[in-house]
Amino acid sequence: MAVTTTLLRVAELCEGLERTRSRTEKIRKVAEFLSEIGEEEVIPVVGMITGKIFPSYDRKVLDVSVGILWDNVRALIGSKIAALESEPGTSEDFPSYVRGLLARAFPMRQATLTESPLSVLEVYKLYEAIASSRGPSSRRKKSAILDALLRRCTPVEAEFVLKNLIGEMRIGFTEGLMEEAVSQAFNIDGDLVRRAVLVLGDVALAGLEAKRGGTHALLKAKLTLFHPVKPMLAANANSLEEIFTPTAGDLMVEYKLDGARVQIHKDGDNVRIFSRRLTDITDSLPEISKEAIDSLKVNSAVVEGEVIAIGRDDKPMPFQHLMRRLTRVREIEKESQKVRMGLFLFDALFLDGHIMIDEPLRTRRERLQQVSRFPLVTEIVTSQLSEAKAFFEKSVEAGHEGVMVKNPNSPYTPGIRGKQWFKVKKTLETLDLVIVAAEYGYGRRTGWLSDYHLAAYDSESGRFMEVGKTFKGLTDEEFRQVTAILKGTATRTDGNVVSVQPRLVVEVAFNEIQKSTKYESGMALRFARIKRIRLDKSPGEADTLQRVREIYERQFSRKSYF
DNA sequence: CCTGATGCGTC
DNA sequence: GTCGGAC
DNA sequence: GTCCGACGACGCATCAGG
Repeated sequence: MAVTTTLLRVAELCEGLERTRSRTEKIRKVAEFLSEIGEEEVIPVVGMITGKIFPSYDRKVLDVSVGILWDNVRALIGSKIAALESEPGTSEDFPSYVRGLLARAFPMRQATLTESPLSVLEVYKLYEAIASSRGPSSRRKKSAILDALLRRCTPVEAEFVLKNLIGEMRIGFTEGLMEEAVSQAFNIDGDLVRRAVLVLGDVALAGLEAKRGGTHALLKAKLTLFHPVKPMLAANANSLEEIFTPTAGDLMVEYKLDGARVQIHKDGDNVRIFSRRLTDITDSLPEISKEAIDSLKVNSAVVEGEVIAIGRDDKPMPFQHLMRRLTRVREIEKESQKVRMGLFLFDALFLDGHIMIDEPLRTRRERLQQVSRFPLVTEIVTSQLSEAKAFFEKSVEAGHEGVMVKNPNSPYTPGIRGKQWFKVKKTLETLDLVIVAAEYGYGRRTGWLSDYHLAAYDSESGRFMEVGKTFKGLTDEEFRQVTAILKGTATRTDGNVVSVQPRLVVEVAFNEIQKSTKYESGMALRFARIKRIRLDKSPGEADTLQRVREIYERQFSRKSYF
């Protein structure tokens, strides 16, 4: 029996989820919903709830975001509302703001009065049409589709559609809980669902298989060549001490390279390379795909590794240089002369017809060593903290990020009892920087100045020069405190950006200093986060731009310029 | 043909 | 990627 | 312990518009 689910029902479900705090309760609601809808509605509904419209194996992208959407809304409402003059700004996020606008612009339009209610499938087809529209004047086409869609929406539906399109549902329900919901909806063991998601590459597809064939179908889900699998993830550790406990036994410690994770599938002369989020980047890395034909000495393989940029002096190059190659599709030959890519493997998921993911890491690694002419990531196996520490130092000396620590007995899947892989990154000195501007936050940060422009005093120009922004590191209480302080020293407001007098000093941690064209200072902090507020320090006591530059230059004692 | 704005995907 | 908060 | 949503910098591709 065919089921037709309306868009409104999903939108209302999601509103319910937003109001529900208990995860268990959220999962129950979604599970019930999934069991009621039609098979062909599973992928659309899962996508709409999680805010990831197209599954990862699907190469479609919407190429639409707030910029274009706002143009559409403006055209839709036109001159009906004076409030339109003020763009969505400081207090509300875009979708809910639009909902309010629509409700005021078209007070007569109610859910019950629409001609024919929008169905999930119908709307999903429009999303697909938006994605498949490309080339000259494609933006106009996308806008036309959007316009037609929004005109048929009630305010509630419009808000939901906009959330879908910008991919930020903010209802506290993404992939993790969706796996639970699939498990509950179709009465399938949770571990089996998680495993199927890993192998199938997406929770929506796992949900569809589950609805179609239950446990039986998911048991059949197997790693298949050229279907990328979700990579195993690592937990953060602050120190090696945390991991090397007296009972831990032998652990595998690897260099952690600052590159991009790749999964390489090979069958004879056919090679495809997938990124961490499972997009196909084969075309950007032709030298690696060619080399893999011979350097993987098996007919068929799925292996994982890290690609990094390597300088002429064989030292690793800063991450920025790798990025020049990663998504490039034009002038690859030319760029490959400038940036040499190095592939270092660390795992094997499939070799010569054999699925390896249930084998212990130790075995996978041994087999990988046997079949690969590509170098493997440098590694030791030890139970001794002191040895691990020395190895960590060696890694950092060689210009790398730190180490990965892995349980050599672990299969390739997130373990039931906690994580099997850890990353330990080197820690850098911190900088005391001055906040010179701030931006209002969204969602749970609404009403707070929560994103801070960080600057260092430049003695040459006599000005504070920005070297990055951060929104990380403060507790809710501290956000309130800092918001109050900054409001007190505000000098002017420009859109969402509030300039303040350069008074408040914060201690900032970061992982690297990058060369920047965006900032006049020419430098930007990577992964900046606030360690603490330094009310005890005056701006005069903060670090200078000259010191920032010193640290930037020092990075190249271990890394390569060219 | 060039430039700037926008969106995406890597970390 | 990193962080704090909520479960 | 786990999940989620706050948002960072960068470089590339693509499109709009001159």
